[in-house]
Amino acid sequence: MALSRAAIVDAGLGILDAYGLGDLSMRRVADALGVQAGALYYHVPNKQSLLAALSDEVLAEVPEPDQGLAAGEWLAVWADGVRAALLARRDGAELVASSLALGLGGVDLAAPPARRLADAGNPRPDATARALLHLILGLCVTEQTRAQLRELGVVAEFDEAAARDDFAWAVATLVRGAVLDG
Amino acid sequence: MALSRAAIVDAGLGILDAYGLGDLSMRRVADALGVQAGALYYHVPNKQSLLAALSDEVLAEVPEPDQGLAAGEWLAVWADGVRAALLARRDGAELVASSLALGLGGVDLAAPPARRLADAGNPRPDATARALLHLILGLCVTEQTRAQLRELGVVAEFDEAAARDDFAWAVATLVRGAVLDG
DNA sequence: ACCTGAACACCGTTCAAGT
DNA sequence: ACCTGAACACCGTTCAAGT
Repeated sequence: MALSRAAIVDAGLGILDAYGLGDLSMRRVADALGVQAGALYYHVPNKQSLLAALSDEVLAEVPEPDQGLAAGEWLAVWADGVRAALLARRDGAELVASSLALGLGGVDLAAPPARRLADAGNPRPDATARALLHLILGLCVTEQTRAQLRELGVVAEFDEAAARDDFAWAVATLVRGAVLDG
Repeated sequence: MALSRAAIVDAGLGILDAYGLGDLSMRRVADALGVQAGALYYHVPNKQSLLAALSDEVLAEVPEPDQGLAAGEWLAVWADGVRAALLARRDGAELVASSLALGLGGVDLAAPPARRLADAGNPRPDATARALLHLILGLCVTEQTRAQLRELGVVAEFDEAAARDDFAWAVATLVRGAVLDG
């Protein structure tokens, strides 16, 4: 099987799940493909763009909520979908957060909620959607990091149900401030 | 002058401003102090704890707003103060965000707004304060990253006034959803 | 066109040995 | 106690050379 961008992305996802973002190196990806590290650069310009591609892969799993839902409900369901996608992969939240900060990746995660907010009459749908996005990412990064620290036995305290509850509350608070007519 | 933890933190801040977080290495800090890299480990357990100390230094500049302000106003002023502190140092936002995700650092940034929210009758002051915090950090990380990309000429578009406006709007939206009585 | 082999310029961290 | 020197086990990226 010849090397290809798709194969590299696939191998990258495998390394991510098996070793985590901190141990995802170009050399390790190359090893998994039975190839020299330099060979990757024929298909991918650099590590950052590979990470952006992996981020896009994580975000591909985010579902679009039912159009019939009221704006507030729609946003809450969307936020839960993003959270689920981020937590589904090891270090998914951190991966997506850093790619997003750099403006890389082909997926514009804020676009769907911005559209829904505009429909609901929010006066600044783009700024509001980005606010929601940062809320989601920050909470998920912290939750995922803490969950891993507990798995490693570094820290004892981590209540998954409480984290889910905090997330729902935070989203509800922002939505309450954002959606005028419900 | 003998090596000390304080001197290492100081040198770290100098490297941060001069080279940025990505180029802040233990070896570079050691070089700036005219010392071998290994010597640092007599005063600091590892790089992560040095970064946490630098993060605390950045957060020491956050002022406590006037107690007389109404809750909504107080929170907006506090958020502006955090933003100013993060943007005052190169990569300040990213530094603080990553230390906070790992639960390192001695400063509990969410405590002051949590207290103010509790006073204002918010039913979940801790969760709400953390939501505000993640909003602030996410927006500031993105803003600071984008501003640097523009300085490097990598990307043309970055409107500082618009970023400040988006920040104020995002904070106002969350505060609107969080503060019941004003 | 695509990949290897080897190099360049780095990392964080450890540790025997010196003072 | 505190620091040096040197090592260990890595990095991302480039590039002449091969096929």
